Parts: sequence; C-alpha cells; structure tokens
Amino acid sequence: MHYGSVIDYESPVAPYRQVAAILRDRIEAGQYRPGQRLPSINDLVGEFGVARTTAGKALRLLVDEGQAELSQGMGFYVTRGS
Amino acid sequence: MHYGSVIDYESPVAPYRQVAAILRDRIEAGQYRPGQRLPSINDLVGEFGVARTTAGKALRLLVDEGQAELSQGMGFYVTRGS
DNA sequence: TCACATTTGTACGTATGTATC
DNA sequence: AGATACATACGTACAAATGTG
Repeated sequence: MHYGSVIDYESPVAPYRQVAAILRDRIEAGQYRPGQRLPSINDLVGEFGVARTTAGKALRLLVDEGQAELSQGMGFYVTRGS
Repeated sequence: MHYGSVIDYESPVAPYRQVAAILRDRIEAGQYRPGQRLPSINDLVGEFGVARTTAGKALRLLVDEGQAELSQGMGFYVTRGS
C-alpha cells in the first residue's frame, strides 16, 4: 500500500521542524539510541522527500537542542548520556 | 578607483564567517551600537556581493554568538547590555 | 600513498509566506 | 495597500573530513 508523505506542507510548522520532531520522537522511543548514528541527510531526503538543505536543517536543529552531535565526515549521532 | 571585494574566496574561512567577522569588528568598534539595527540581508548582499543565504547565515551566526538579536519583520539588532 | 565512497559544509539563485511598518 | 525584512523551501555544485580498501 501507499503511505502519503509524512510531511504536511499545509501545516504552519516548517517541514524541517516536522522532520526534526519525527527524529526526536524516534530518539525518545529508543529507535535511535545514544551513541548511535542518525539517518544521514541523504537518508532523510529519500525518506521524506525534502531537499538536502531542509534535511540538514532538521539535523542541525537537533544539535542545537542538544539531542544530537555532529561528527564531521561521519554523520550525526544521538547525544550520549541524556 | 576600484576596491576589490572584501571577501576572500580563496580563504579557508567561509564567506559567511568573513561577513560575520566584519560585522563583529564594527560592533566592537562602536560603528553599530547596542540597540541599533544591523545592515539588512539586502544591504549585505549589496555591500559584499554575496548571496541572500550567505548574508543571512552571517547574521544568524551573530545571533548564535549572542551579539545580535532578531526582531521579526524588523531586522537584526545589536544585543543590548554587553 | 592513493583512490573511492560517504557525509556534511557551504555557496549560488529563486520563489513563496509571514511579520512589521 | 505597499514596501521592507526575514524564514523557509527547492535545486545544484564544489570543497573538506572521514573511513575503507
């Protein structure tokens, strides 16, 4: 069956924030655990159909919020500890 | 006479960081005082010949550093107090 | 050392939406 | 209503960091 895009472009919440919220939920649900790598920008582009810049903004937002850390050349990782 | 661009595209320092550094210097020099508005994105585009996104990144960097604040629809202002 | 794939950083341009005056 | 200003999205391109073979 076909799942429509999870991103709601009619929503007042910006797409990059929606993507970040989804990742945040997955972290809290334990789908992505501390120390583990988050989906790459390309992964997010493929999964949500957003642009690279949008996917990158979502990940950087998580970094700003302290929920993710960036390892250059490697990717974004779920922050360890808390 | 002709002044070349102030931005050095050969430098390892990203253009948006160079623009931010210039604005930072002006703030420290008192050219832009606390509470005053900083140049708009369009101003920076005109002055430095960079793209809107680049100019915006420079201003947002200053915000992240606590040297500027955003007032929606108004522009970026030099942080008051310090 | 080298080459390659992967991943992010950053730049460019363009378009639409919202906020403020 | 119109002008100004930023937020955000899209796409595209090249550079730098990193890991692997």
